[in-house]
Amino acid sequence: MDRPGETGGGTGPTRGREATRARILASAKELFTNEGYGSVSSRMIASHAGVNVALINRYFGAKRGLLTELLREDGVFPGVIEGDPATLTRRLAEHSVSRLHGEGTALQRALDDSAGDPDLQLVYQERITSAMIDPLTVYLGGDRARGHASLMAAVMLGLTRVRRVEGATALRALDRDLLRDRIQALLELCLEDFAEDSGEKARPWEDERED
Amino acid sequence: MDRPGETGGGTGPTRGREATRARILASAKELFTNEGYGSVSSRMIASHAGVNVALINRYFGAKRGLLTELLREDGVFPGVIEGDPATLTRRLAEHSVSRLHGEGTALQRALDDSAGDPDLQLVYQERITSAMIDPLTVYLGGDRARGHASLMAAVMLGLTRVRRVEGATALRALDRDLLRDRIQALLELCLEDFAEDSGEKARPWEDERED
DNA sequence: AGGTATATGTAAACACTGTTGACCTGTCAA
DNA sequence: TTGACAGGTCAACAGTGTTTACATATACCT
Repeated sequence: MDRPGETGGGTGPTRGREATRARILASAKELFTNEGYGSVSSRMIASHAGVNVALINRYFGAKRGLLTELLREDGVFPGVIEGDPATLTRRLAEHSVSRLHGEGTALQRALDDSAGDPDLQLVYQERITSAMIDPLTVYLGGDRARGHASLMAAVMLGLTRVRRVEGATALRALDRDLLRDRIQALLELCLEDFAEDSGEKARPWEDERED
Repeated sequence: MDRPGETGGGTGPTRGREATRARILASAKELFTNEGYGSVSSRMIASHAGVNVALINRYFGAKRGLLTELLREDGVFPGVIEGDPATLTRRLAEHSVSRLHGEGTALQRALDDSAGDPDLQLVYQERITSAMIDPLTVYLGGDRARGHASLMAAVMLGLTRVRRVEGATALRALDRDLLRDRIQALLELCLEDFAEDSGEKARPWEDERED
């Protein structure tokens, strides 16, 4: 049942280690996906993995640790921000719409749904700034870049939030392409520089968009 | 300490009734305001009100009941949607900005901050649709009204969410009036009809706006 | 080989949470 | 006086995430 010495590390005695860790992680992923984060307790995960509860905290610090670990491999915005800046807003809009329609990883969907949990809150907070606002800020550059990035983040976060609030049935009822174009327009409006005391544009590229 | 027969109702035996109810509510309000919803337990409220824990559930059904009761008097969008439709987006934008800057009731601020809690989730869900999306839908009227309303809700909800995620320091750093105008522009873009197969505008009014 | 340090796993408790059911107790009407 | 009953109390229930003290198996070293 237990495969001793699996680590191959060398010095330490091992009864499961990486295997156990993986088993816990897999169970957490499956349960979170099917039941949502808040509805799954540490003990459920442990028992599903055939493992003692305390091991979760031993290996992941806390239940929250499982989440961060799972989100590390199953990124929030996989390769959406990276890429040609000229088509950034389009990619983000497309991403939003697809999320709105419940596409994406099953785990992503499940976590979107149970995003109310304080633990998710905490982890998302870290991820949203580091995976969205920060890169966006860098892309845009300049003094008020972070302001523009925050506005964009607001629009995108709002869309996922309205999905939880009312299922976004009204939004899904709209023509998908038109909705995407509208969201793109919103995002571009977020980017437009605040005139007044800074003449230059916030988007140094500006190739051939404007549909 | 206890004033019997305070209700003035007449018939029923009372040792506190309305008085006790009010005391609990007041304690809840104070504690929620200072500590946030999730950090305050039923027992804390009870002990602060000098009352037994069970009374909370007797009078309010559950902890969530306290919330709904408090939100009934301290509305989410007090008189923002009602009013001249021609200036609706401006009012909403102004409201958003003021919330962004942490204005509004202390309770509102506190609840905005602890909006992660599943209980808040549930109550907010009901309130957002009934106090924002539904009225907006009625205002706009027409087939895709609910879609437009949802988009607007998304923008506004996103703004409060980004406030929790990164404190919205970047947004608060922007010129307040310019930000308000930008948000107003975003909201109006949400309202613009999806052309293609419906020629008429989504906003039958359209007086003399445009800054 | 034997001994021992140490990594791994376990059982039980801790300190909470929201909520509920059985029980008093004071006040009124008959 | 005797009920009826609203108002209040107490202790328990069934959970939660987390931690502490303990047992066990492994791998290296002598």
